[in-house]
Amino acid sequence: MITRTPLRDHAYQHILQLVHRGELAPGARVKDVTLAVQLGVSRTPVREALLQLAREGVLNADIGRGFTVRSLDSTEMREAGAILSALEVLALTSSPEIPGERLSRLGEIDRQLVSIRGDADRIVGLEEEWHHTLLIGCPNQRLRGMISTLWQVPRRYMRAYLRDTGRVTLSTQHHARIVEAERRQDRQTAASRLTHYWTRGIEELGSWMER
Amino acid sequence: MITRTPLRDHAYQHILQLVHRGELAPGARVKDVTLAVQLGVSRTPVREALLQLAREGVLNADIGRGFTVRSLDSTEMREAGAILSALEVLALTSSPEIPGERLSRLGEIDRQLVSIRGDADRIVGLEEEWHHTLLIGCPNQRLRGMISTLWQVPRRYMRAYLRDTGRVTLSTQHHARIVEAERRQDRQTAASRLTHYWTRGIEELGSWMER
DNA sequence: ATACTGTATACTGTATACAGGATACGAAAG
DNA sequence: CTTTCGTATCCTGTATACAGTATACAGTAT
Repeated sequence: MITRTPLRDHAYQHILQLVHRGELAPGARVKDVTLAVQLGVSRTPVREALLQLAREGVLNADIGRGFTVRSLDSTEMREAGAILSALEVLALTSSPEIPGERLSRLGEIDRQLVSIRGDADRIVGLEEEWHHTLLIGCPNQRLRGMISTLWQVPRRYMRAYLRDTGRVTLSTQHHARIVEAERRQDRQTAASRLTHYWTRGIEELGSWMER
Repeated sequence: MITRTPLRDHAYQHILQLVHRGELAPGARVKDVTLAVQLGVSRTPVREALLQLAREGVLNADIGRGFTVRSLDSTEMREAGAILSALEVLALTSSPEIPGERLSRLGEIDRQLVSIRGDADRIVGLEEEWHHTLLIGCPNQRLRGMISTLWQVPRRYMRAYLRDTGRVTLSTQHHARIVEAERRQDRQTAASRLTHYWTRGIEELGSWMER
């Protein structure tokens, strides 16, 4: 079975990369024709990707004025964070028991997290992978999709925070406590600790941004 | 201040209407050129709308084979319902106190709901309006947006259910109980009743569909 | 009669063309 | 020197054109 993928998907990934790497800085205008040339395609699939990114909150779409990279602001981060928190908790509570093997993988990711020094991209990547691993067993596919999409918001903020403060990690102690509760099959406690993780994290990022 | 709106927004609304009214039945192919003619615009804005609806789960997009109206299935309804439940509860708990005037409006909507007989469209419309009114004070804009978007899923199922069973209403007793708790400023109870509303509603729709 | 293959048609995905509005720059006036 | 108005350019949103793939139909062979 050969699979075709629409050009808009390539474009989508490409633009996302540019935003993550900071090559498209917050506030910058995003010109579809430039991207189309970069990718060697026409404006059409590029615009389709841009429209999607705008809907997801990565870009702003001002009518007649095209697309810009959405600036970081604490309100948005707090809004998205609150939602993500609720959704991840829902995903956790509606998951079947997490197998020991997966719990070990979570520990492994945490060990990598503490061993890394100073690479914000990699830290955020591992952070996200940790959450993804925690929730991969959730049978609600739509929920998992929404969570992945929403992660695009905190990702940007976490990166900026780590870069700016030079902090090495966000949350390994929280991670460990969640895994610990899961190991005891205490789902209730694990969920409340996951909530706590987000509450603390959002607060930390928020106060830094508002400084 | 005059406001332009992109043609894709008109197209979006139009297509949604067609799906709601059943003029585009589940499983039916959606040909962009047909819609474009209907609306008197070109394929481009129509396709933009279709792409968005596909992302939201109203349509399926099969590569090279265009768009079809997504069929109703209980799994999807349960998935979306669980998410919506969590998000509405979050919206409620993060709202400031609901003013008495708004509570009265909720009562008014309920009164309309019981007075109507047999118009599924209108019932679902009022049902949605009730929720919208309840949560309109929520300061988290992104959350409110996500809730509106997600409502597109249960809307279709509720309509089908009401049509098929000939039932007159879904939930006025639940509504009343939620408002009652709110009147006492007992947010905690109101939230748990909202959860209960969704749990029951999803179960009712689910078992009907799986019958 | 049924199944298969080839061809014609339709439709999708992508590219390009076009028109109107927004931005930038410069000239003129205060 | 600063500000305002006008003009030229650029860019966006939309329309149209094109190429390749999927579908439908008909003719032929079993």
